[in-house]
Amino acid sequence: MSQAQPGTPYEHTCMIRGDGGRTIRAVLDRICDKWTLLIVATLDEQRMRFGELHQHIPGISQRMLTLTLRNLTRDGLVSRTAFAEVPPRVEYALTPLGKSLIPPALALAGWAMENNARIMESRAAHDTADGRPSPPAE
Amino acid sequence: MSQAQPGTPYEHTCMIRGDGGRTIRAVLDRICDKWTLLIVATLDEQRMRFGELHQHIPGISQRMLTLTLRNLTRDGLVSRTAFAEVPPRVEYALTPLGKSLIPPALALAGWAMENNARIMESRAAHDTADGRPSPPAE
DNA sequence: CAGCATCCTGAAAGATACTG
DNA sequence: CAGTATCTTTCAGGATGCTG
Repeated sequence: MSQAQPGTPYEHTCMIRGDGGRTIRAVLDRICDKWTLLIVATLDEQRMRFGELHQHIPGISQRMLTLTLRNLTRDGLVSRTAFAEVPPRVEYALTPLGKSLIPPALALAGWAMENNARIMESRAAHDTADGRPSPPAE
Repeated sequence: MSQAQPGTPYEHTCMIRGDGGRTIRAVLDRICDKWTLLIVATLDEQRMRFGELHQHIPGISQRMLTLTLRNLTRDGLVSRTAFAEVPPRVEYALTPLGKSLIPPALALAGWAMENNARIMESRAAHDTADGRPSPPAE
């Protein structure tokens, strides 16, 4: 997708709107569930086995850990290595593809850190601005 | 959050895992719904009124446009200007805060463009790898 | 024109219990 | 240890019709 003229201020925004948003939605669908990014970030620090992940990620259920890992593996972001031992041992690690997701994810996280306060302010102001308490739409 | 030692390879990843993922989830919750990023990207190109947005964003319903815009406005990412005319006219535009979301969003979109093919490959390989057809987990 | 009010559905995800 | 198997709740989001 390089149909944007250089010099156009929005040469990049089209990357988002591009095909009606299908591409950006593809990523979002992949990383926006409740646990994926957390798992990826955790595995970025070191390869881990199932139980370790379960401990390192507070609040996740076995079920969701299983499901998310399976999808991540399927998409090639995470590698799964099962050792033929007893008791069983399975190790998960980020693949290069998985690691490549870290920088953009950090960009987002950085934005979150910097601007969350502002957003909460705006929200509070908007809500308390006399009138009714208008909690999140929908 | 600058509790990471410089030199640590993961000084940044902690930004994601940081507080148990609460911060990153805050952004995700904000931008990961089906329409937010699309609207933001569209408004980045030019301020628009309700109807225009509705046309520019294929597939969105009035309801979702209204709701998403309301949340965006509430969070201070989008400004809403109603003109006291008849027929009514309302214009939406990105605030500076809203504009600041564009770069990180682009980082993600870029990643999507670059790696989507690889992911689909991996997925296809994983699925057709003899055995059963294992569509997305869950 | 720019919305609001309702009804309805599928998919995400939590809780809980069981197994190779 | 590393998962499966069910059951249940929640709720984002679609469809449709009405209004200031």
